[in-house]
Amino acid sequence: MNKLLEQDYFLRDDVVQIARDLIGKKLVTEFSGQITGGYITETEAYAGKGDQACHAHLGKFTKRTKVMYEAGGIAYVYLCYGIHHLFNIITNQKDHADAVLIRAIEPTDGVDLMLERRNMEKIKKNIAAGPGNVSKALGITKTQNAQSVTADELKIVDTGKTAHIITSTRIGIGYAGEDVNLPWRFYDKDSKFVSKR
DNA sequence: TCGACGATGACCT
DNA sequence: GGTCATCGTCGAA
Repeated sequence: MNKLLEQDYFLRDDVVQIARDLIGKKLVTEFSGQITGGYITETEAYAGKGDQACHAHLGKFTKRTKVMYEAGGIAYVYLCYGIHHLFNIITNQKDHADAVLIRAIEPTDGVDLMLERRNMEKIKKNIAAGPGNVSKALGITKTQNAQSVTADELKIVDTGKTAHIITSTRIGIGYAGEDVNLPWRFYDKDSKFVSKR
């Protein structure tokens, strides 16, 4: 089974459920015919206006966050620490500003190109572990911000693969008050290609 | 305009 | 465990 996820999949209203369900799906990028991709092994859910960890908390609307308020099924890419591009998928209907952060993948397609992008000799478990590394390995930059994740350069594919999913708290959101404790991080227990901590 | 800082990662001891 | 690179964004002035 090899099924391209359509926009309907991302328009559903439970971002936590979507984040969990994306574990084991395949994320694929294609630039100038060059394909790279792999199984999603780690995600986090960010639940719009009510979530203190979310950039759209309390409806915050800026030049950067405006893309979050679009209807689900598009990418939200932003620069963190001036160095790392973090890749999110917007979910839910327009104006909800929910998002799923992709934190790690297990490479399957275009491994040589990913090695080149990461300046690595051979494949290691951290080749695409951690959100900054995912974007670097897949060649994702701010150019992909607001772009569809159901066509052209960005696609998510359901291959029928199942995963043993572990739930934990989100990473790097110390500013989020009590919401740091929400169990909104998911990862595949059986994969080595996840970020640590 | 200006200054502070971040949903990180690599390299150091 | 600690340091630091590096710059766009945002809120204050």
